Amino acid sequence: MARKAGSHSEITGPRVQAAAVELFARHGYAAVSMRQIAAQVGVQVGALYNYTPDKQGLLLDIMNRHLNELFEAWQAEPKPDDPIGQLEAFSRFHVRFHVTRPDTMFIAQMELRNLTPENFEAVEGLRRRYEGALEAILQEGQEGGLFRITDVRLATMAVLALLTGVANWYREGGRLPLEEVERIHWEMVRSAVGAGAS
Amino acid sequence: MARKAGSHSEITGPRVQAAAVELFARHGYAAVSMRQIAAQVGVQVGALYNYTPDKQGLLLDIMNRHLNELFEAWQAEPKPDDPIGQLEAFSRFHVRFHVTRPDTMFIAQMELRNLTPENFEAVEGLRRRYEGALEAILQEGQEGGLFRITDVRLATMAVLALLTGVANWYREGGRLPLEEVERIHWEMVRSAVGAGAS
DNA sequence: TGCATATCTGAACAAGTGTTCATGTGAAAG
DNA sequence: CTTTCACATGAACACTTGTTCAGATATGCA
Repeated sequence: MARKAGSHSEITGPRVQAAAVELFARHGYAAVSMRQIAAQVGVQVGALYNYTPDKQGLLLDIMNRHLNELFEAWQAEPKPDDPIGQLEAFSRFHVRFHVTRPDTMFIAQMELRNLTPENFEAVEGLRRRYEGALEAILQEGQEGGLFRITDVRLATMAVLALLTGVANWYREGGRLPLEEVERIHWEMVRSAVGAGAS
Repeated sequence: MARKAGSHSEITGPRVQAAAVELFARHGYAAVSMRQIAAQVGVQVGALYNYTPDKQGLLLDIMNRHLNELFEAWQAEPKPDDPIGQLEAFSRFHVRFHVTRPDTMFIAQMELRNLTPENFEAVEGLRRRYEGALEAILQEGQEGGLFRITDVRLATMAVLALLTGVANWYREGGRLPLEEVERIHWEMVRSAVGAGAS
């Protein structure tokens, strides 16, 4: 097929996405206008509609991409066989992933309620699939007597909350290096689920 | 002074606040219009301005009230002398408070970026004061050799994230009674900071 | 060179935004 | 009963919203 005539879309398309991510993350979906996005790209409003059917489409794309990348990156992650090792891998991965993508992570966390019901359903499914990966680790470790967890479901939510919280304050080049932040979070998670030192 | 002539404000005022809380929590500050709030109260838009100088004032009031009530309720809470007991008191208090006020808690967490800079400064100050209360407990327990914390600042954020997360899924009349939810969270916090069983 | 067409502009649309204010209304005070 | 004024109405203000589209532009191909 090759490139079509007069095509800029492979340049402008990503820039539209990037502008949407930055502005949605900073001001929130509802507070950002299509005109602001267009201005950030350096284009008129109408041009945006070559790259998205509507404003909602921008948000849906961002969320879908974020959650798919999250899940696929986790699947690609090298994982030990034992639940403790897996939990360490998960903890470190989750911290690292979110710290390096604060914008899309923020959007995925905050803008769920701005999705239309059917879009919400789809995105929520992706989120739960990832959550399920953690829950399975905790479940297996609990059954194998490696963890001391009172309630696996609740522990899943708590661990996720603890790990996700890091994105709210971590800044690159801050007081602590990423490796240290990873390690400390893993230590806290390990303690919280009652796993002995590795 | 007594009540003034033709006064409904002591009825309508709180209803405006309540409507704002409910709608902001459900749809987000930026997505809610003054007309929606007025409709929920059963009044015309203009009437709202008898109770707030502007839309921003509604948000500021909600946040100020939430954070002041949070801090004052914590101060009024009975607290043991030892850091471990204090951390348990804090954990249980924080869970209980947020689970019983999911709406204002949600707003206080999500809508910080919709405050004007000077309002943000004020509200952020209140938030930090509360955060400081937890940090002081962790610091004291760490210095007394009761906790095993690698980094007090990071641990403060992590504990707060873990405990605040509960409001995102807990529903009254759900699978677990509140007392159980409190207890499990306290156990996880205790483990995470390396405090022995009480 | 000129054709085809992907991409962008610029203007327009109807609807919705926060806020203001002259006017109306009804309950309490005298 | 009359006066007073807190409170509410309803319309208007200037502006912004998401979206559409006819027409201009500019790029790659023949």
